[in-house]
Amino acid sequence: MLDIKFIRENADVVKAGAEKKHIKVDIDRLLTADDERKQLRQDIDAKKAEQNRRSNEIQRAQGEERAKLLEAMKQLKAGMAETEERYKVVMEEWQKLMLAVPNVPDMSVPEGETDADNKELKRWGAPTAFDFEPKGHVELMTALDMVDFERGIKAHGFRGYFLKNDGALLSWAIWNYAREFFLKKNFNPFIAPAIVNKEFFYGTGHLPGDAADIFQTQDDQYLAGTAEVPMMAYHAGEVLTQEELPKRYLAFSACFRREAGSHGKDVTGLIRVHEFYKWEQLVLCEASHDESVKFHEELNRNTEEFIESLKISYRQLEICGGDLKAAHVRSYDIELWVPKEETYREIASASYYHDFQTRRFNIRYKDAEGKLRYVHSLNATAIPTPRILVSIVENYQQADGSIKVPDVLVPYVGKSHITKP
RNA sequence: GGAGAGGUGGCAGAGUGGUCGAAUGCACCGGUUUCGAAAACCGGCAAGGGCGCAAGCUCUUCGGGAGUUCGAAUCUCCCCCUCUCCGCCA
Repeated sequence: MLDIKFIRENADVVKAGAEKKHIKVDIDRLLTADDERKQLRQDIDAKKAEQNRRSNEIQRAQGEERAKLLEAMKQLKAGMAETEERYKVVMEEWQKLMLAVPNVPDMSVPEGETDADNKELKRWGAPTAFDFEPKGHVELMTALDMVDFERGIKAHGFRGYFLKNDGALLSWAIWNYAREFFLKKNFNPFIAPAIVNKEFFYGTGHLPGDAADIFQTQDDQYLAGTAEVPMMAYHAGEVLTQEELPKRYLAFSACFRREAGSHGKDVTGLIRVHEFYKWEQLVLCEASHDESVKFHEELNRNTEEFIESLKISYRQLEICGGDLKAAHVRSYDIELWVPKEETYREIASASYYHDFQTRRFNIRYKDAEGKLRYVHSLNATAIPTPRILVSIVENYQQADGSIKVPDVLVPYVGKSHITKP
């Protein structure tokens, strides 16, 4: 949510931003609705003031005078009802339009329409070289009895999976290693709920846009596809002190995604599943663009360092306008090398929002002057499982079909190679 | 699932139809005192919107929504949430 005042004063900037994101929103219509809203509000306020004034008179009046005042009041109120009805209608449209206005992308965000236009900022390491034909993770992991897709589909349905044996152990090893690695970066650890009240999905910007991609319960709660949702809800409606900022949270949660609209994509394997787990980095900081930028770089760098420690080649992408989510100011993706597909696949994403989210969540702090301001929010993937397993097993596969355990994970897995049981 | 209690400012907590946006305490800010600090004392202190250069005026908000009333934190109805006890349960 942008500030309506900001939209009024910077309509051109907001329009250009929406255009860059290829999002259609009628700013002119919003401004007209806002004019109308203000006019009606003033009208109602004036009448209300009159009503309040007369009400006080009635209190003191006696007998005939009182009866006269009551009669006059009836007429005043009749005149108000119509205006209030109209105000309601206008407000409804106003709110709908306000929710549709995307955040303004940073100047540095490149133009582009789809993810194909994302700009590569850097590449680390080289794709793993094999002196044999590398296998895909489905084949590898199935052969090593680390995963069971058939029974996963039997139990869960499409995109179902069981991680088992070394597949389960490897997942736990990654979680434990990630926990230790990221907590050295000065975060407060959290385990966050995945079932979250519907209203908070509007706050993160997942609703109303992505409704089809979210599982929901019969109690009007939704299953979060990322801990970003519960973690933002954590401080919703609160007033923080400047001293307690920045808040640095490392949250672990189950994540649920319906993947509606991607039915044809990645139909097998662990790349795209309905249910997964993720360590997520979150920051709430004071309302300063420089702070946001600083933390954005830092959170992204944390993930890069983690992946570098696993010694798997990655590349960093700058998300282009057309691929940038409505709520984002700027976003980086990190993609990991997947040998079987001979390409880099997304593993993590780091974004900042300025006060776009916190305005909706109503998370504020008192600044040095005692003024209430909306905090800035950021979030970034630390590491998701099981998707990360894809790159680990494929990059570390050996000619004999076994998998070498990355050095940093050996203490957590308890062995250096995963072989046939 | 059953029964009961309750949701009020940053926090705690009074207020049950009329200058109540709301007593009081804590926290916070300013001042007096002090070498400085603490304590004490004095004063200030809800948020959001509109009009205005400003001073100021004004509207809204006491969990959410609807209603009764000239007037609602206060009465009625619906919903949500929290707590306690009982039941069930990993």
